[in-house]
Amino acid sequence: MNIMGMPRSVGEIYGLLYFSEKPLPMDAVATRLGISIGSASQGLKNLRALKAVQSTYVAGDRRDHYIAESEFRRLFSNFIKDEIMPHLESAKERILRMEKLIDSSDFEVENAEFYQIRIDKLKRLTKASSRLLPAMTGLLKL
Amino acid sequence: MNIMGMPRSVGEIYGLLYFSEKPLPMDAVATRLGISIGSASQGLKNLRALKAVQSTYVAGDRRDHYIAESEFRRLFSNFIKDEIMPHLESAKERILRMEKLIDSSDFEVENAEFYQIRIDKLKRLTKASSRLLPAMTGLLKL
DNA sequence: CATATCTTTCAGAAAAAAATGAAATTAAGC
DNA sequence: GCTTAATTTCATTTTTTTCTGAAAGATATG
Repeated sequence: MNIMGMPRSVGEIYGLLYFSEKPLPMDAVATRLGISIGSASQGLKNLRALKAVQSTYVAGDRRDHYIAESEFRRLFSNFIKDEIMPHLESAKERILRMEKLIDSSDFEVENAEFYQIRIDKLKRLTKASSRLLPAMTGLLKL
Repeated sequence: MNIMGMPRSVGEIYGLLYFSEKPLPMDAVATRLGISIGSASQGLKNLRALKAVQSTYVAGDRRDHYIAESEFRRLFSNFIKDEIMPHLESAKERILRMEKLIDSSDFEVENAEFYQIRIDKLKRLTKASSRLLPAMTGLLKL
């Protein structure tokens, strides 16, 4: 969760649900972890957005009950698709803009060759990452 | 840098050095980025610890001059070795402690089978990660 | 060895992130 | 349709992180 940029409390919620055999309602999460229901609501919202948690229906109870996604492979593949890949795509655009800028004759760029070498490295990095990251989850046979 | 848990200013320092043809002394970094020399010192210290930056000798100048490690592959492999693997190892220990705890007859653990299943998943995850992560940098042909 | 320059450290200030709690919103059950 | 429980939202407070600036600590040079 740390690597995914989530605060400690979100990790704790996930941990609690991961080790809970039955689905837990929000207030149980808040009570058990000693956090406010506002926090629990926010945290669960984040976890839902990552698809790290899912709400289920429990007969005879109005409250939403949550269970953790326990397949780590699915967690990672969602995270890579939703959080990493968009960053990579926007990085690619920014790199192209840099390249255009040093090529343009609007300014006389001093060390154009040096910058081009560095930009090329960045391009190779983003390219390799776009290939490798989605493939990674396939390798993760647990 | 974000993924590596570094503050924005550290990313900026790295970025500045990455795109600098000649090595820069600390005060140039601070001036150029508009940060205090205290910040620059701290940031460079962090970057040195990650081996993302290296100080070089420049003739006729007392000051340390810094250059960025521009081989991303090396950056990642250092990061995985120094920052990720130790976490993984300590995670393994904690998981083993959990397992001992539910096995021990000191307490009667209610859902021992369920916990064991979850623990096994964690064990497989840490195992696969220890194999995969160091291998990853090998795949990263840039 | 003394001085001047450069660097680190660290207490306090500033900024950023997270948590709270209460009001607003939603929706279920009668 | 009304009531009430559950949930979300959001302004405020609290906590954590980062930055600053000055003092202490190095280190090169004459």
